[in-house]
This record gives sequence, structure tokens and C-alpha cells, in this order.
Amino acid sequence: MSDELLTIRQMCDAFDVTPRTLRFYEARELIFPERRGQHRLYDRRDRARLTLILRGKRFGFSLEEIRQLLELYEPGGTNRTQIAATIDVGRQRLSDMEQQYAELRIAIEDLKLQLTDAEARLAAMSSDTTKG
Amino acid sequence: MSDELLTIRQMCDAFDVTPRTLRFYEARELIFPERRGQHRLYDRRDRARLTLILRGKRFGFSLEEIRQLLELYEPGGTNRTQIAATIDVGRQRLSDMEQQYAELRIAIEDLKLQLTDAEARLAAMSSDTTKG
DNA sequence: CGTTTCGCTTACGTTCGCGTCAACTTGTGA
DNA sequence: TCACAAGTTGACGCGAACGTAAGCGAAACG
Repeated sequence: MSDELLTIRQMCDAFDVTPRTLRFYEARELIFPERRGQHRLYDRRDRARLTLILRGKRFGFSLEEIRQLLELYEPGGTNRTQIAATIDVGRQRLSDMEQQYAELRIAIEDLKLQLTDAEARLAAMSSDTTKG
Repeated sequence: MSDELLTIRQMCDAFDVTPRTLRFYEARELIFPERRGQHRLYDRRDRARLTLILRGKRFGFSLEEIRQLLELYEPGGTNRTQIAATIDVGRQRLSDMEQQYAELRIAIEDLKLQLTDAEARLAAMSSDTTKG
């Protein structure tokens, strides 16, 4: 079903990214597709990670920040201090995101106001004034 | 009161940016401080714009996108089509931001889950397992 | 059998958002 | 008058996140 392996092209189509991007993320150690011969093959885990990567990017996080976060989404049980550090990173990101969430709400309301204002102004100059 | 003119340094201190940044924004036509001789002076309007610029950046908009949006916040009454275009830009941004707002909510909940999971795992390996 | 097609690597190019000089003017104070 | 601070304009530099082109191997297609 969803645990089939995808080629790089299928991945690109599915996620709307370029091959270059996928190879780049791999070089930065954000995803680890297996190699069948020379070719890369992406499994469900890779897809999940890519989803998180794109999501993280959307919120303005750098690839390095995302890389650190990704450790949280894997049961990569190393040692206690390692895990604790990862958790701290996650908490920091969470805090950032909640902050951003609040700011975004304000920005949205603000923009809405300006829009209704501008729309009113536009309506006020009813269809003449076009000729300048 | 709040309509005093600020020097570039005062602006930098107030908004935690560098002079280079302010001049750069000016070069990109995002702010237009007046010139008293050679020196730049920033008024209330400039400060308002800078606030919006920094806010926009926070949400991942490019300076060019922000520049377009800024027109919405000024009564720069040119002609109808011009204003209408600006409004369209604003509506697009608003749509983007509302989309991002929703995604951010999901991402936050998701991250929270992973965090509690990780914290549970950390607690489970109660203080031994430290030795590799 | 030649030739696309797909993918791989290597490597240089590009855009954005500034940082970092260098060199110059302008006011201010000892 | 000299120095110094604050500001100015170039110009080059830089890291992030890719784009793009060159050149190669392997597979599939007619």
C-alpha cells in the first residue's frame, strides 16, 4: 500500500520538489533513501520526513534546525543526554511556533482591517477617477 | 511624543537591526526616511513600516512581497486599477497567512505529541542505561 | 544497434538578505 | 587644529538553498 518504495522522480511528483532538492536534503543528512545499486529508493519513513521538512521550511526554520527536530520523530534511542538534548530542541521549536502562531493571528487581523479599509476607499472612488 | 524623528542608530536600537539593514530596506524601497542634509531621519510612518517589514519576514515573505503589501498600508491614492491590484496582493497574502495559520496549528499539535512521547521514553529509561 | 530516458556525481552559478570593509564627509569637543 | 564619533556611499563577501550544466552509466524502446 503506502509502504512501497518510490523513485526519485515519483517523489518529486508527489511532493513537488526537484531531484536536486532531494539529493541536497540527503547531503545535509535530512533523509536517507536506500540504494538499490546506484539508484535511490524512498520508503514511507523518507516520505514522512520529507513532509516534516517541507512543513518546517514553511514556518521559516533552517534545514539544520529541521534536521535536529527530525531526531525527535525517530526512535533513535542513543543515550539519555542525547535524547534529553533532542527534547530541549523540540521544546524550543514548540515555543517558537506558538509565538509565531500568536503573532500570525495579530498580523492576519491587522491585514484584514487594512483590506476592508482599502476596499472601502476603492468603492468610494466609484468608477470615475479612472481617467487620470 | 511618538512623532519624533529618530536617527539611524536610535532606529537600530529600537528595532534590533543594523544600519546596513535599514539602508538595505531603503535601497529596496521598503522605507523612505527623509534626509536632513546627508543624514537619514525616520518618522512614525517609517517605524510603522519597519514593524510590518519585520513581521512579514517572520512569516517567510520576501522583501519584494512585503514591499507590495506595504502599499496597502498607505493612502497612496494613485488610480483605481493600481489600488485594485494592491488589494488583490493583500488578499493573496491574507489567504497565504490563513493557510499557514492552520498548518501551524497542526504542526504544533504534532510536535507536542512527539514531545510527550519522547519525554515518556526518557522517563522510562530511568536514570540507568546511561552507561553505553 | 543507436538513441532517448532516467538517474548519478561533480562542480560552478544564482538569488536573497544582509555583513564587512574602505574611503569620505560632517559636526563636536578638547 | 587635531581628533574622534556618527553617518554616508560603494563594493565585495558570505551562507543558505537550491539551479543548471557537463559528463557518465544503465536501462528501455523502436
